[in-house]
Amino acid sequence: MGRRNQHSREQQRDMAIAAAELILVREGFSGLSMRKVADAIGYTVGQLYLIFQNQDDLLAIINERTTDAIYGHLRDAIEGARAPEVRLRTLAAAYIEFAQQHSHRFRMLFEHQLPDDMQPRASSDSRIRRMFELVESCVAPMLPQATPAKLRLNATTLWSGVHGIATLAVSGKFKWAGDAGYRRYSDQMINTYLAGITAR
Amino acid sequence: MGRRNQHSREQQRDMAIAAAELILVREGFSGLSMRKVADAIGYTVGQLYLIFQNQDDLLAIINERTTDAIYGHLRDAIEGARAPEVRLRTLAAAYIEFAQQHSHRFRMLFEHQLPDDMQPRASSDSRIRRMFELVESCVAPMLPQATPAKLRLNATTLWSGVHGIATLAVSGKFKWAGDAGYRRYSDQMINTYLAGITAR
DNA sequence: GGCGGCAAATGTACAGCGTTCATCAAATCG
DNA sequence: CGATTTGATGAACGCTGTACATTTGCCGCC
Repeated sequence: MGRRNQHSREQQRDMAIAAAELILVREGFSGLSMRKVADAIGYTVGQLYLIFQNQDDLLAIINERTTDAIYGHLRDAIEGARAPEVRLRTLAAAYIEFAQQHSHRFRMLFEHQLPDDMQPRASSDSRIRRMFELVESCVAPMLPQATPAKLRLNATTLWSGVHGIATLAVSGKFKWAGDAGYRRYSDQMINTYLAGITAR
Repeated sequence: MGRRNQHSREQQRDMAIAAAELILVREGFSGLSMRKVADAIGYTVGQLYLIFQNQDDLLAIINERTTDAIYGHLRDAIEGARAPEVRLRTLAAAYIEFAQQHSHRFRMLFEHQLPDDMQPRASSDSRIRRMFELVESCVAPMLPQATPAKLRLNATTLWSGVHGIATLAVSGKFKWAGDAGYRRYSDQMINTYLAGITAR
């Protein structure tokens, strides 16, 4: 059949993204294919290529949404906390919690790489910046009289550490914590690092 | 043709592994296929399945070798260093250096996951343990009178942090450091974390 | 020495993948 | 109503992992 106009192009886009995210959650990165997405929304594969440039394009869009989801999750988590140390511990715990609860989305965010001949989407950089600025804003009260460069260095380093815990928690390579005892490690990271900062 | 006996099964295995690692280094995880490996060693695809259980089996073997390579690289790096802090900084820098110089191998080590119905190879756990024990042995002098549990907690947390930096350095998602300035972050991580430890 | 049997290696086949494109059907315009 | 544009399709190409029937070579036995 030709045009049915049952769904606008925008609607098709939204449907495809939603379907793709569902498949991603259920079957993981490697189980997500263009054909499955097309089937799920009742269109053919070819149509997907009139909506998205290619598969990498679709994956990049999903990754942007994951970044937003993480940001929202972090913002919500620290809403109630006032004390800087508590805010940071909460922030770290929320990040790791997200990684565990949405492991497939989290993994794809960091495992998928655009081919060299494809430039990243316009807004993707600023979204990541925004997340790091959230961290900086929580670290800032701990370093009242630090230069912006020092603040940046500390926030980036500390958050890389938290990210490392999240990564290992989700990689499945290490069963060190056995169960969901990652909170111990994130607390240990935050507490010790902050102690190291204030001990100067 | 049937048997040529030109290469023993062991030889074929070694050739296949070497060829696969070469392809991995050159083309990355997604560019590594059984057919390319078979072509590279002058055999057919079917023959590979008489040597390896399946592709996951081959990838798991390569990942074991990568783990060994990391361990060797770390051991060599700290050979000259005596002071605990220096040893730890060197260790961290060596880890990140490996990740950058062998990014494809490093990435596959953490991105590849065995399917649920496949049990991990016997020795894979102990190899990872060995690497963490190396870290513990460097942290130990900093915590003379800590319980083994405390020591373990600190070594794991600290190393997760270093791993996070390596992961981000290789992910290509963040160009924060721009060039190869990751040493700043690993030094910052080690220095601050150690300062936090001794400040108790 | 010829021959049967065994083992090694091959080639083919299948289902699924990303991607492209000629083709067709439906809606809009003259 | 007929022509044109446009939405959507389905087939095709080359690639992937994996399985398996088939063929090829070697070794021991009569």
